[in-house]
Amino acid sequence: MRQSKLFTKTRKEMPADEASKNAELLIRGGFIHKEMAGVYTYLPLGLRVLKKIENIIREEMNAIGGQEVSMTALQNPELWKKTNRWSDEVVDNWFKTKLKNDAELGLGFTHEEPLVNMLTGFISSYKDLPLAIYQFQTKFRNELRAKSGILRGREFLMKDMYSFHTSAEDFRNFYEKMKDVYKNIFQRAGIGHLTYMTFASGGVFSKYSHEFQTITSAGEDTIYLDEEKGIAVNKEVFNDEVLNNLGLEKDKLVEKRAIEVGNIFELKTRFSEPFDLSYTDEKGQKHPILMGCYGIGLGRFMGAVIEALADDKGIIWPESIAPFKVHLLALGENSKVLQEANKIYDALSQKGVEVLFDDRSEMSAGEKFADADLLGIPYRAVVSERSMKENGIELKKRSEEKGKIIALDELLKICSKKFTN
RNA sequence: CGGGCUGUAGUAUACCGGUAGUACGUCUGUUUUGGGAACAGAUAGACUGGGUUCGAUUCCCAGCAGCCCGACCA
Repeated sequence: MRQSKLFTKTRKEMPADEASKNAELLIRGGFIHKEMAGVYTYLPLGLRVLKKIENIIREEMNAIGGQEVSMTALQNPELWKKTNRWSDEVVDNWFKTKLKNDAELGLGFTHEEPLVNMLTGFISSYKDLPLAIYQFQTKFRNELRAKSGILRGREFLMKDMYSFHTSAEDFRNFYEKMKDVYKNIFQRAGIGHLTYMTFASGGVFSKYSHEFQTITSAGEDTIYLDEEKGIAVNKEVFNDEVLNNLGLEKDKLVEKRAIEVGNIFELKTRFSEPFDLSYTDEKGQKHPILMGCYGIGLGRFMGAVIEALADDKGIIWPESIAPFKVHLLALGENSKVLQEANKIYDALSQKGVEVLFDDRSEMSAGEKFADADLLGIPYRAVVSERSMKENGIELKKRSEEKGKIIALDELLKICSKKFTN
């Protein structure tokens, strides 16, 4: 994409109404636009990142046998009354609205009820199970306090998967596999080395739930991390009994701030029973279906990456989720430089390399460099009189200080390579 | 939801009970071009409503909005 055609512009100043690093950098870079507190529009650059994250998750969900759906945001109150989750006393973050005839509707903050209700029309035999269904869908949560940019919004895209099983053993197997799937996702997205499975409160039905916490000082949660074992305990369940249970030693744990980027937990029959979602076994006996639930907030994911990896100049995207792989800068107004840069842009594009081409005129080198640092695209390729004198292109990684002059062939080779993280 | 802070242009601010000034940004043009360039011109503002007052951006009240701390986060 030619940067001169990109309708968004970078900004030099901090937004006045944001304090968090993720929001500041995303707004300055033109990745997102703040609509109101906790509500953000995704602009072309931001959407590209979001879609990359989405695709990594989708591939992993499909790999474990998930079937993708897309459920509605509008919610029928009757379904939620069945599980006692319609009342504002029970669920305090509903957005509710009304039809013209005054009938109440909700805007979904999660989707267990409608999904389970729908499945009663499809699932009735042990032969139909196990089953895993997922979606990427906008959730609405009427947070009392939206905060930290896109880390905690009122409207956000979430991947939610629900699994359905005949037995506790089958559930357990799937659940264990899901832990690995989640680890893969964070690994592939470039924050695997900072993300730890964390034991957290399991609610009414199971001892623990598992959160995936990315270490960063901007985190909302406090966790106690055993770096050797690579697992952590959330402060909310941090006590001697739990440590004993998990075989952790108190003096080996380090206190860290972290962002919960994903969580998985057991639902047992909490939802299948009220809706009579059940299966008939080989002997003709009817049983309620066992469920699990697996969430990842995509916006929060994106924000966490920034909080964890950015430096004082701007964002540093991991290759796998960067909006573009290469940021090609043409410096100066020299027509030979522009010609050469255009040639390189075409060559990269033909190879299918995602490249943002800073072909903007009347812009100083310093401004282009500053913008490149802000946008955080993994590779910066500079074409200038200087680089042309050396018969090459200056390639520099965003994460590194120094670049080097390389030939076009080599650039094409490097940029066509699969992700390195 | 409890507590705190704040609302003057895109950003940072100034003055003032007599209708708002500066800097940066942004836009246009000219000259520049390896780490946010120079000059010229232009653009753009008192959160909303009510009260006091001859007169309110300024004082008072209410609302709204934003940020922060806490609580909450299935």
